[in-house]
Amino acid sequence: MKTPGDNGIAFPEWAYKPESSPGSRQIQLWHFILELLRKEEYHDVIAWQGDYGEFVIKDPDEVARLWGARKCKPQMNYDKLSRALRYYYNKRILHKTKGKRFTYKFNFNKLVLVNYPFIDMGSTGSSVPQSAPPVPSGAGTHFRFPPSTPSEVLSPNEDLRSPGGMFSSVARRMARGSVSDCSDGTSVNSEIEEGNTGAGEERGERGVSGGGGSGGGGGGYRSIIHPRLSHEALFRMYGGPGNPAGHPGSRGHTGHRIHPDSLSPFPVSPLPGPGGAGLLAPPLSPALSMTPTSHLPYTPSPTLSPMLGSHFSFNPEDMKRYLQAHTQSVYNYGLSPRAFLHYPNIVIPQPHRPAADKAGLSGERGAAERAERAATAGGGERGGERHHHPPLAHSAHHHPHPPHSAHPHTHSHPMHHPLHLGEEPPHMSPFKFKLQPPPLGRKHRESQSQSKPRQSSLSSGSGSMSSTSGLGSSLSFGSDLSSASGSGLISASSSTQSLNSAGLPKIKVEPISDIESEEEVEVTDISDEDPDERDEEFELFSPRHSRAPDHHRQHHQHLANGTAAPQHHPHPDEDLDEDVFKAPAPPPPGLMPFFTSQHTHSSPLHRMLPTLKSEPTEPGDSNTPPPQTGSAGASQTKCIPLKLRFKRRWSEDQRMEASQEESDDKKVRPEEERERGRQSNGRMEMEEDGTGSGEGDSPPPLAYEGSLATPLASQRRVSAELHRATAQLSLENKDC
DNA sequence: GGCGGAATTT
DNA sequence: AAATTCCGCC
Repeated sequence: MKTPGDNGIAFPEWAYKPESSPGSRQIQLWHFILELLRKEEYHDVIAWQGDYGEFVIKDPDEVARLWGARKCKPQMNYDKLSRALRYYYNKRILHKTKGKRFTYKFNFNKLVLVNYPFIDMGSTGSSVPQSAPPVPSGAGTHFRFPPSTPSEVLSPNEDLRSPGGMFSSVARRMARGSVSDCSDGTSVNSEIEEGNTGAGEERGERGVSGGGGSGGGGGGYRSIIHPRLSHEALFRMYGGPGNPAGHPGSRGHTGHRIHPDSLSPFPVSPLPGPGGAGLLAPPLSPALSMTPTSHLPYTPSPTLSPMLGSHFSFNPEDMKRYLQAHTQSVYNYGLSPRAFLHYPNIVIPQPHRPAADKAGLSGERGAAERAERAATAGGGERGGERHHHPPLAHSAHHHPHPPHSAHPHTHSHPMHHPLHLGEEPPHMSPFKFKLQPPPLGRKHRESQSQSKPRQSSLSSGSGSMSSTSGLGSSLSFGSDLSSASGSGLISASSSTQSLNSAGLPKIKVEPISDIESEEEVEVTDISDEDPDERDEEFELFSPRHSRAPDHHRQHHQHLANGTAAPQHHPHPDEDLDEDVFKAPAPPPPGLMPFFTSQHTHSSPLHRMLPTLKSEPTEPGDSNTPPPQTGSAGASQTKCIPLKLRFKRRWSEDQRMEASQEESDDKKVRPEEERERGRQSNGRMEMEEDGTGSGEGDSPPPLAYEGSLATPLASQRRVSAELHRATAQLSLENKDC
């Protein structure tokens, strides 16, 4: 058995959720897309290309046809399919890569959220992976998000036609089912058959279980990778200790099959990890970081395993790792310069972007492959040869030049610092990312076309603020939160510092990057999109503030603040807001990943967050109770009637919440409202409950925090905090 | 090509 | 809810 997971990122099944669509008919388009992406056979039709998570539909008609086959919708065409894809924009599952035809990009965050609704479970000490699921149910297969090179994945033999790979079983299963199912349809069948549709999907069949021994039929699926394997996979994914290089041996010969270009957008990891990243032969998936660096010490926790069916347990740690990996990748490849505004001394990595994507694609290989495939399939290709889109074909190789090469800096990557720590003991220095408020989404865009009821009516400010931030948007990746939390060290620091009331030191290390821009960076025209999508992809990471230059956002923010809190002095309320949006406070010396070097905060930084009390400030007193801002602040407000103060605060909170949710996309879910109502209490993190549960659109990122933070705990803390605040206020008011 | 509204289907 | 189908617009 070759490890199926070997190289790629083993994207946990969740990404795939096959179970959810047993019949295959229910499969969702994005799942289907991922499925195709991971199969080598379809690389001429659709393949990863470009930045992480970005893929190109090389043969739209074919993809549509396949999709139609799967869904038994013979009439399917690219136009329709693309409409469906466009629906994902609002859901943030996908977005369009502007300027590139047929090119879309997955939003990793979203996927994660979607699939890890329960993140909050991390709350528990998590340190211990409770989850370890034993086993396998047939359900899972491995899924790699961005697949590593196919060749790697599949055994040489198999790879051609039967994706024996991990995924295959599922895929097969699904495919089979779907295809067969279609028969029920009336004429449908005929059409499909005609198209060879079935063939397409079934192509893989032949290998069937044979492949990797997965044999075990259902049980055999790699679904459960056994722990060890999975770990390996993960390592790989994270560039773990293992040699990332992957097994050269396994693949290699299938020269023709290798698609240098499509699969590896990133040739080599830009960052030479300890492991000699450079060697990282197989490009990891674009979606996740491929950086081989050691930074992610992946502690193998069995937890990743998916449970059967829709259930799977998830360990926060794993999630953390994923995110980290992702983050890393972001840093490595896609960061927008803006991300670094906060950190002057950090060098901004140049995003690596193959200059000519479009131009470069060449189709020769594709053609060959296609032919091959056709043959295999039994060729019923309808229409003899379907038109290819020559231009789209792959290009030669991207030249990967490591982004960093350009900037050889000592303090290279921000991410690195923290990560590098030698071995990366499982507990790395904790640093937290602040979640960014959800993007406004297209709202803005729409504004142009027509007024959106919602938004327009609202104060502009509120909209922007919204986001998630709310409470706890920040998520701390600290090493194990679990441990941390246990110790009380990090505690979730939910957004509000206030939580600390408990006396926990709050750590604010937050290397924040705004990745959002990643997209922008890569995409040619940022300008128009900026507002909307920027955060989309990684809302998590981007602090809105950072972009000073970004008038747009700032403006909104500003308004928001203004609206909400007219006064500027550090007010508890503001804190919250600020907290969310403010630039990251300088991390405590020990923690700061980025700043390790010299300066901690440089002027710009300060400028941005002048009032923030957030300054974590002195380690010693880190627990500044947020509620009552220092004495100074207190003095000002001191005499405000408790009631009023309280009220104000409360309202603020609510407002925030509301705005947060609202920020989400326009039409996006009404349900949110419901939730909102539900959570009337102040600042709890939304995600903790369930928002996340589905794919809500609610800002995904939130969820993480919850998970990390331990929702309950945080709630409790909040509660405590409120009480405390109240008490405090009472005292203060005595004077009055 | 791409977008997104609207109505309809699953 | 997630498409599918249509369709006008840019």
